[in-house]
Amino acid sequence: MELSAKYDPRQVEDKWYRYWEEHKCFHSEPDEREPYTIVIPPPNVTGVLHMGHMLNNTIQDVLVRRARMQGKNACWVPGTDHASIATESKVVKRLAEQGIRKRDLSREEFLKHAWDWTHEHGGIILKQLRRLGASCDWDRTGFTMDEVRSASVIKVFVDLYNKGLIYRGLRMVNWDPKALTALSNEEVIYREEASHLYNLKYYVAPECDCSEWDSYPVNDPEHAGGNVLHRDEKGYYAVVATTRPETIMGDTAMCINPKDPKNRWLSGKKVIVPLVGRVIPVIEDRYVEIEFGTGCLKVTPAHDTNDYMLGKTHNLESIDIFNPDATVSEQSPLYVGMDRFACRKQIVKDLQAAGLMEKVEDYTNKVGYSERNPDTAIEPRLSLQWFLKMKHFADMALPPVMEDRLKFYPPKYKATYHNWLDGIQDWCISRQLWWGHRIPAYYWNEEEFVVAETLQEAVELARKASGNAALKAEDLHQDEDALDTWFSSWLWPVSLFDGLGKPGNEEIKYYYPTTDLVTAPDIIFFWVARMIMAGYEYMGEMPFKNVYFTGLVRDKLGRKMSKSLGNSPDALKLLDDYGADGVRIGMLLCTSAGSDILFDESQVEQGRNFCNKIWNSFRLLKGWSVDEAAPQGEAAAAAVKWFDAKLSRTIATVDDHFSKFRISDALMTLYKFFWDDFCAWYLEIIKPEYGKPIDGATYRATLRFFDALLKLIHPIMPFITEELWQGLEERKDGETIMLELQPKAGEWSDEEIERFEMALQTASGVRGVRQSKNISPRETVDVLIKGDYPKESVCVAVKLANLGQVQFVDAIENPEAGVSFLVGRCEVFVSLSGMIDVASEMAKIEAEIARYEKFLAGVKAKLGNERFVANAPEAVVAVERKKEADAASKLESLRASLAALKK
RNA sequence: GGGAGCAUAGCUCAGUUGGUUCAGAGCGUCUGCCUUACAAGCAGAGGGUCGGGGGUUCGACUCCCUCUGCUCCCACCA
Repeated sequence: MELSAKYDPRQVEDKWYRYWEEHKCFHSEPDEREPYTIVIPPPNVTGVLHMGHMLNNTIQDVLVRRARMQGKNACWVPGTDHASIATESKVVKRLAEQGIRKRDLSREEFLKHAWDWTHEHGGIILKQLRRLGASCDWDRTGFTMDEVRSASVIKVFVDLYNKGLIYRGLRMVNWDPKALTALSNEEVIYREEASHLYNLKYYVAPECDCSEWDSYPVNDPEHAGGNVLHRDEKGYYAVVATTRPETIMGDTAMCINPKDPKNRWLSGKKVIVPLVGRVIPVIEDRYVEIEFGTGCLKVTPAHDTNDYMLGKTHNLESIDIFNPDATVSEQSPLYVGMDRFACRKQIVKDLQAAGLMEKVEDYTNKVGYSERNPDTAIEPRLSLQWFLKMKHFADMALPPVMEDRLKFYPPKYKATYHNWLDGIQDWCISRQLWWGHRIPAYYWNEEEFVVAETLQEAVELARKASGNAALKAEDLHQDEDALDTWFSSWLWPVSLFDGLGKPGNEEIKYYYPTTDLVTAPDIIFFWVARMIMAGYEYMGEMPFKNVYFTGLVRDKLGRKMSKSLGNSPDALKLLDDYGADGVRIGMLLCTSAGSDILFDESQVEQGRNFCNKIWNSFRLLKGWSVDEAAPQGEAAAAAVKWFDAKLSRTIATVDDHFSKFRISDALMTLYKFFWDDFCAWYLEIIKPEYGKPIDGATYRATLRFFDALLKLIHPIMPFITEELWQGLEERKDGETIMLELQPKAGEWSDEEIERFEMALQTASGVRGVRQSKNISPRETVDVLIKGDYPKESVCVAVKLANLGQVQFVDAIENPEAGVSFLVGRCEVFVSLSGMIDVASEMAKIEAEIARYEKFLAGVKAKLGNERFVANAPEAVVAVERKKEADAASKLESLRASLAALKK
């Protein structure tokens, strides 16, 4: 095979991905092996791959590939989400571009457009995941609105309704006036906004007598028993602060705190809504903050959640002055048909013109926006919706997480989870949308309905419920609303294996509970918590054993990646430019669970460079000719032994990292092992002289190492490892590294590894001396070594550092004739025959001595401390004694060198 | 207002039950190299009193308190 000097991913990636797919390498069927299952967090069906997906799916693929290579039956189930609101608004937008309005279409017509859109754009993201190397079982691809998943959703709705957990009711909900639908609390995001606090005058109604206050000055609590009076030529008035003056048309009361001395005088009075002229009562409730504004609150029960509560408590009328699209409704006496924000501008002008605005202050408040429609401010709105009672679910879902039976990585999210479940409110599951699962409730009049999986069942139930035996299907009308998208997603780990349609089927029994879930913490409430709930409700068992939370991908300045900032790299371009393996490394390099990753293209570059390094090491060993008859050199034999031990130790380290989901640590361990230990040391040691063959024993050992390295790295970098593994020796069709087993750690001795590595340190030290003394690497240098040095591996240092004579001595006779450095407890002396500057050498040694003296003093002080010796564990004391001995011996040798130099 | 978390080399981060052979890694920087696998490379070097202060302890980057700065989540002050 012809090998270029650089790795070219384009020659490799498609080829092997197709190979894997053709040989069904990703497919899983239940068998006797231990299952390893991941269900993908389904991306929006019409979405495109972004950095978040790349991070998330790279991690999943690493875990899946590794499990597969550990002999488990790995199954990664892909799929997409119908994303009700997001998709519907995209479709509405596209239709609008074609001049079609949604309201002019029937439900069926609209759904046809939506399906067209889905078929057109759907699955693009799944294709893009293939570019990343994702080893999903594509035969199992699910969609939240396909037949099985839809049937599951409907079945669950009916079941929960029959259990009394789903109810329909008139509630204040979060309303999206653009998408014209209700949203759950979780779908509303609050943003701080620079706004104004308008102080409006609400005059006391003429029928109320305020004359008792006439003799007191205004704005002066000293003279009116704490009351703060407002009075002008038109009479007495209250000052009400509001950020939303346009809602005054819906005011049905003004509220003061009964304990508020400033406003006592308003108790029992009535006031007039400015401009509107409506007379409303002054009510009293402790809800009102005395210190906020003037302590007077306008109450608009139809347009504010708190006002709604007040309205209920005080039996107030509720006037809904907005249409669903947030234009002013016929209910309002003024501004009918105007948009809410236009209305605000106008009413402010009008209030000012009428002298009803006392003042306008700058104010920062929080405004809710739709998560999916971020430009649209949410309007609290009273409407008839469907809700799921959550307490039952929260009670089930909390303990397994808190007791670590279902583990969160990192565990800090347990607290978040706990918090949310503690204060959980009922889940508004109905949406006034068409794209989604239609609520299976069937009405025979405005009020009365039955809930059933099919129309036929509904007819039967309705006959009984209505007492009308002649009721026919045509007499029933299905609820117009669709279900919240998350009401289908929460079933995902169950519904993907059809655990609801065919309870107890072989697949659900085998694959459930799934093993790991990899997702972002921002959907812990939306999705993770609810899957746990549904899992326990329908399977009696957790849906996954571990949840790994990734962080958000941010740019290198720490900003969130967003379209408007334009700081998000094009995922596909990155794949084109750097190759999938390079990108995967780039994503993984600085990923620790739960913390955000600051992405910078240089990381991907590093990944690409690593590919190149691997590639070139392969070129090197494929370029060798082998002489089976040649004896194995001493250095090569030692290197092989060392590398074998180091390989075992590395495998154990990597296993440990993975067991704790420390993926970037695992990656870094392998990166350094490959780059430093394998390439920089091992290959340099065994490398034959140019043009000469390598001996058979070393060559075979090296192939074995390379094979192990490729396998270890494969889960992280699937493409290049497959390409090289295939080139390592003849392979049969269908053979693939991805179905090989991971190498296992054997026995090793840390002590042996360390002794061998003294030779490496020796080589480094000599190279350092060469550099500082300007001695060419081609020129041999002689060394003297003092101390307990591993003589068997000194040949390694000889080769790596181009040493001439090596002598083991008891003392360095002429220290002025060279430079020495320490390797462990040994002194290595490089003979330089007078090439050195005695003074600077002495200074160096003196610095070393000072360092060790300080160190030794610390250790001695510790050992001299009776309380330490008495209290510290024996092992710790022993370590200290060893340190003492080591330092003392080093000092001794340093002082000897110094003394010799002084001569 | 409540809760969680973070502050360690220029940058991004490790540091698991407190023990100065753990003050580390990667990247970047500097110096020298086109050495016959790789300049997307090789070799070598410098760099931090672990945010400030106090405490517990024989001993703290590691535990406690406090201050400062930052991040995130939750919550009905209009």
